[in-house]
Amino acid sequence: MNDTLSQQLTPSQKKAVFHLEGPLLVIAGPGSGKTRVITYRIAALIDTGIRPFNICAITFTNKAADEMRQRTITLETPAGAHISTFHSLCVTILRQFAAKAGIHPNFTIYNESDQTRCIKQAIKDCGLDTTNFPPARCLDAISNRLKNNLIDVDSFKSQADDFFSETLARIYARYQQILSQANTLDFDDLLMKTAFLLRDHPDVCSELGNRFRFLLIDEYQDTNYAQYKIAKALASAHNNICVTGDPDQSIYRWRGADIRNILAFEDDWPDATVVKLEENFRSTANILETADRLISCNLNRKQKRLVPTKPPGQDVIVNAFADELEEAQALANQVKQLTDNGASLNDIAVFYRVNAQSRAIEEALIQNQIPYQIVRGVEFYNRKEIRDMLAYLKILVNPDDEIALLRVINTPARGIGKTTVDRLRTYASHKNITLYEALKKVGSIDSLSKAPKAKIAAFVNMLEQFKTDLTGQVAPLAERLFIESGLQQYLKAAGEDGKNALENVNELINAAAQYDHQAEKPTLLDYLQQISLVSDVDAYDTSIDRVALMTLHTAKGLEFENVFIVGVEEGLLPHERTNTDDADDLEEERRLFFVGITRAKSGLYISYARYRTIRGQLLRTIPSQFLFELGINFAELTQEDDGFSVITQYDFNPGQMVQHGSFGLGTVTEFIDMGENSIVVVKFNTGQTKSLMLKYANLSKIDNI
DNA sequence: GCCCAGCCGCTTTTT
DNA sequence: GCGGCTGGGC
Repeated sequence: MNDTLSQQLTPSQKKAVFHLEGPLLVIAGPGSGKTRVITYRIAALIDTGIRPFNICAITFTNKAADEMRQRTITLETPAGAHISTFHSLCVTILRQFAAKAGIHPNFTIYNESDQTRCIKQAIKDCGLDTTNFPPARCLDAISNRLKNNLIDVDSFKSQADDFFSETLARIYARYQQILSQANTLDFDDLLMKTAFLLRDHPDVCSELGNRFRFLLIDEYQDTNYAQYKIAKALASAHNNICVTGDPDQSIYRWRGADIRNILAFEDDWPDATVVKLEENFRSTANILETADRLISCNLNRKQKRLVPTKPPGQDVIVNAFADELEEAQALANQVKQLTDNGASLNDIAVFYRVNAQSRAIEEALIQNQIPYQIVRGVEFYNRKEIRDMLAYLKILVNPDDEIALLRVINTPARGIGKTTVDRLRTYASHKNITLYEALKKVGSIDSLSKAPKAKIAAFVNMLEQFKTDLTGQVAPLAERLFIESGLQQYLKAAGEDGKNALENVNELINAAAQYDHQAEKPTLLDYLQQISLVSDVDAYDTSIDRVALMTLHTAKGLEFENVFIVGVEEGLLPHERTNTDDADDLEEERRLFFVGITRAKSGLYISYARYRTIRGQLLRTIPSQFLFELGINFAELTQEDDGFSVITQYDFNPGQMVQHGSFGLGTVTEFIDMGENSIVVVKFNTGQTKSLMLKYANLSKIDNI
């Protein structure tokens, strides 16, 4: 790397970049130039003569991987390093060593809705009821408690010692059996099977260890046990493992991520070098101080500084609104004001805790003719018509995929009804063959009469003619299949709904054409794999100027000039499903807020609504406890011209702590509930006692609803 | 075998 | 408020 480049680095960044051999932990606060460090480090490694082929960088999303690849190209670094997500890396490894991993190399990948179908089937097959064994709960247990912790069916069976565990073990066993018969892996299998492959086959482990002589892992705070074991196995031969992350940005505990992986890195690798990047090049000092006050409320945390390099900038705004409609409208107004002052829409983002919150924002933006995008890549692939198309394509590469087959065997309706399918399945299980094989042998199934036999034969023939060449381009294949399966005709006949669906499938075919264009060697299997592993943020597209709407989780890793965080209320942030008695759960919600705040470069607008419609019901809300931890004055929308003070909360109990804009912290001594004109008496820490009248903006208007 | 109505259950975040 | 599933009618 030339000197000009390395001059762009701070001393601690340099230390991380030029630490070449041996374990390295980079604790990188938000906006501290972490991506720069990783890409420069790759360049520095290659500079010393290490072949790109021997470098493996693992990111959290495909988008991050693409970006990193792009940035190494900008640095004129020779290409060839493996840069991908954990899951993509695992797919590559598993296809290469399929036999040793005990799977077929042409496996396909099940997403969450496929998983749900399978688990329901498994529960049913075990003779159990989904009311007693809710699919979502079972899946969560199998995924996060078992698979992500590398507990396979046999070991769980041997340790199950109560009724629930024993039953769960049966469901787990059946679930895995369904998947393996369909020649499919779910997300967790990708990690688990890879971890087992490396554990049980030292030859594979050392081959891969020698190939990937330098391992870099980003967002290490959000790795789970399986990922941790994979990383450890790959690096065990050479100890050249560099991990980067920020414990304060760990937000995936619910998905099995274990923050201890990063906290205990130095125990795992005793000779590890630790570099802390604390300077923040992104946000104004005001934003950083707000973020710092908030995150300091997490007690289970290593102290870390956020050092601003920018001036204070404008104040962080906290707004209270009557309801989510007013909140959305005010947001739209503020967006207009920002663009009037020269901001572009791509500089503006809106974050929320749950996807359902996007709706009110969307409506306000539409009303005000403000272009926007909802950053939610996976949603597209969950549409019915898209899933139908993908099911057809999946069958071509993996005819064993029974879920895909059952999905389209009668879609569009072609006279192969439930009874016929049941008979086919019975036949298949008697003969111990797959459903697709049964379809091929339809002539010899006695339980079927002539008409269904002919329909099945026609269906199989239609599919078989596509299977001759699957190594070419995907888009032409998809288009032909769309037509010949009858799906296009079906959608064309379906009126207004079908029109939309038709557009979506065309978009899918366009995307496939783009894939064909970009891929070195396009294949259907590879295409399907890419689609299976998309994340929400992968769909984030800045080519058109528009406001970005996304969840706080999706926002991780991004940055915007202006950020709106809406719905900062108890029940949403922290979310109602967080166990507030569990400090770790609550602290993760706080970190999520922290992640959102630290995305903002200069403008930060935090808001909550006093009333919110949730699942069709208008509910009074309570401002989030986190708001009181920001240490900033609340901007109420009520006029304060009558001399009374305002506190942003509704109901008080004696002894409760409050934060007041002018008087600071205090303790409630009395609460006089008089509806709209309630009074709270507070003894402030300054020593003075005040009677404060509570004012609720537009309360009468709302109560009339 | 197909279609539709109505009911039920769920409803946080996502690779 | 929504979408998936079931059961009944054609």
